[in-house]
Amino acid sequence: MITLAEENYLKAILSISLNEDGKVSTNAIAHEIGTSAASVSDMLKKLQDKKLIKYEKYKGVELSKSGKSKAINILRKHRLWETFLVNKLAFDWGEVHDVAEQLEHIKSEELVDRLDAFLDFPQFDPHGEPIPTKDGNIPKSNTIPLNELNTETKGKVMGVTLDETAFLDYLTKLKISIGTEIEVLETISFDQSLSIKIEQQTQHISSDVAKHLLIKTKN
Amino acid sequence: MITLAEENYLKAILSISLNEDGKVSTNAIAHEIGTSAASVSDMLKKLQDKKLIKYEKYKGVELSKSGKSKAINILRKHRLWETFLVNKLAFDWGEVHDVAEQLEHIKSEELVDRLDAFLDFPQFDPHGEPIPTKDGNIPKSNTIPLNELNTETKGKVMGVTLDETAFLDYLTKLKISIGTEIEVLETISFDQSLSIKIEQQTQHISSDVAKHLLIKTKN
DNA sequence: GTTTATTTTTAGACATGCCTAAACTTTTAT
DNA sequence: ATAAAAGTTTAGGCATGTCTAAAAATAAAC
Repeated sequence: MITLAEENYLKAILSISLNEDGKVSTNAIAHEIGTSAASVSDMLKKLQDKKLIKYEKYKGVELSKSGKSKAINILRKHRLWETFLVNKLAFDWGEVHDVAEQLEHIKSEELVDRLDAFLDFPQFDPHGEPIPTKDGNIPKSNTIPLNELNTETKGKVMGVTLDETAFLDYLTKLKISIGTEIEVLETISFDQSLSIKIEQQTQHISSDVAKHLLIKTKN
Repeated sequence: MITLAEENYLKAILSISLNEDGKVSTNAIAHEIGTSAASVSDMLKKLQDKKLIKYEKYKGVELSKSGKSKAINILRKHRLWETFLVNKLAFDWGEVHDVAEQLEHIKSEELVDRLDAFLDFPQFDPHGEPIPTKDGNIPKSNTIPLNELNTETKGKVMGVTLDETAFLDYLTKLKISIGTEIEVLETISFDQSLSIKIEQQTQHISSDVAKHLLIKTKN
């Protein structure tokens, strides 16, 4: 049996792996989970014993085959529940993360399958993030982060890569949501911040915001 | 903050109180939860400290106002989720209990309200059991257990008072579900078992089964 | 190539929630 | 009314998952 805490560690390790290459460090996990490095060290030993990760002391960690499969399944559940909350219960996209963090730990394969069907097998969640399939495949979308878009180029927002209320509320304030057309007017070399045009309006955003916006260009 | 284990104790105490009068005994709780009396004693002290129960050593326990309100809310969530699983995800009524036991602990008042609305504010769950309202009211249905129905009287099954897969599967085998018409033909005085007629067919059931079937008579 | 800084691990503690065994209350039976 | 039975609580332990402080290993700096 896998515990709730263990599931959260696997999810954190997967989440870090998806954003950067190589092995995952103890500190990175501690930061992601919001706990101490010492606690992470303890837990890594337990996950190692259960063969959910490949771990060498001081050398970092990566998910084993079974660990990765479990982590992806949690991600799948998280994104399916977020889709349910937004599409069926009319929650706003910024309100659903915390509840989905609870729902993702409900144990019932049958439930997930039926939920998936009930939602018409969605490929992307309300934030545009890909929902892993039952067999563990994560759909790719040919998008690039907004900060990599060339100046004077237009594109459409296909998704965000950060699921935090503060961030999503800020986007709403900027009138940015899935489907919004954005044109990059200028990149400020000093801090990589961007001038952008949304619905005839010029806005200015930091590179931190831009890198979490996934854009699809016209062609 | 109330823990998962505490919620389960409150729920167990409520469940026992609804079936019998007076204070609830340690043993009854231990039996309901499937743990030792010693563990129950430990937990009762903690619930007492949090003012969720009224407890005197060796004298039994009852829920405090706030404890009862929390317990009823858990029951409400359990029954709303069961309704969701059956009505929206097409689960069979015997399959939903274990999943609902997990879902009932999800913390979000907003979620419960929206789920309630999504289900069109149901008054009874798929087993015919009343769903407490948001303000803690438990709807009454004027029904009686089948074992209290007079011989040669007809009635309709309005609900069951036991939510266990084995029991519900047995009912399905007997062709008993919500709405089924039943006539009591004979009560065997030896063991209180019943001869009943369902859809022209004569069946024989134990008093244990009969007492968990809620019946509404014609008048 | 040492020394310093950073990262990671170990050691020892603590809270929660469970256990068994033993002690203590209350109830039942004679 | 007292002994036996049943029910309940305490005592001591254990696993999980967290913490802080200190030690050990690795990486960075000079």
